[in-house]
Amino acid sequence: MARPSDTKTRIQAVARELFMEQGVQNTSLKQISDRLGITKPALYYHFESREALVRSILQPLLDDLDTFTATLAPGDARRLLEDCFELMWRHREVLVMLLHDPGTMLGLDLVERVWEWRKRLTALLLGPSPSAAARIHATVAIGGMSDCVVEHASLPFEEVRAAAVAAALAALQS
Amino acid sequence: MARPSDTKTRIQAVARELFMEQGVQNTSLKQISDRLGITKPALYYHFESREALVRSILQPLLDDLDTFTATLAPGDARRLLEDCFELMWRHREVLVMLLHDPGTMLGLDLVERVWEWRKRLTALLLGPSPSAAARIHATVAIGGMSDCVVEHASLPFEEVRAAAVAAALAALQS
DNA sequence: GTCTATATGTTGATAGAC
DNA sequence: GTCTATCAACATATAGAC
Repeated sequence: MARPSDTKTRIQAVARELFMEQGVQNTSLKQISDRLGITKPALYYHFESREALVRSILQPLLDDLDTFTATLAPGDARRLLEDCFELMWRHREVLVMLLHDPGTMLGLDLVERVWEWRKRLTALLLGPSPSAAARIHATVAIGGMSDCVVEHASLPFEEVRAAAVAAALAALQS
Repeated sequence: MARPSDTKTRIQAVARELFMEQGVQNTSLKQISDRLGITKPALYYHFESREALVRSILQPLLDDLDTFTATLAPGDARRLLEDCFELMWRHREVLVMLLHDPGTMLGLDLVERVWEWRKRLTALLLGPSPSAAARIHATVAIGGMSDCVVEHASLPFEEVRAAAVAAALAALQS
């Protein structure tokens, strides 16, 4: 009652682990229940379906992405890239999952939302009708930062953000 | 005889298509045989197993990666990044597949080879004991270029290379 | 080279006892 | 809340006819 957690939360924790290790599509409910020491039907008591379990893990990113896209406002490039980095850092575990198999994004409307997010971010960074070269620079900047979030996840947040944003800014303005 | 191609090559072509569309793990032999208008057992006449088919498609990248790693030599950063970009561009179809589900890399020694490749490239770019910031800059540079290869695959090679290498170089030296 | 038919295992999901 | 037992649908793979 006071604690909505217990088995349900532990299921999500173990699912996150396995999804990060081997991808979402590649993880079966049996693997999850085995690692937890329970059986498959017990999972179905807590989640209506496999998709519901996956969705419950992805939901925080979906919500955050919507909020971010809605409140995106013009500003200098450094500030935009910093905000972008912070969003990705917050959800770096889920981003590892999704980066590792985007097949999961189909069926959810995640593809559209991510595309909308990057479209608006790029527009604010580059202006209305950017050249092909400018769009490529933006890809290096944003794509490079997202790699940092995954590759240097064990370093302190401040340190990674400072260096990643500086490099992204340089790429953008080259 | 003169033509080692025919069904075997067509199988590989269709498999590449489907692997790129929906990922490797997520594609069944039935889907491949259906799209080709043959039956599943016919596939087994040409390939010993599902894994043999997958491996035959990944092999060119594996070989190229080994050659590249072995012949890596010191040079200026621009030249190293250009060579790196060209390797990724050559294999961009396979890279899309692998980026989309790295689960495929397990079992093959692809993970080790890619890691070795990036390690040696980073060492040549940054020197023997780079700072954390420098390694983050290199991640933005290399990771950003690999995103370009996937995201701007429909633009002309020269155009993408010029802009991507320029941005990567700026990120590296920021 | 390609087929039909089948063996064998795994998946997501459900029924019903405790 | 968790179990045993089971389902239908799908996977990879093989045997053997043509």
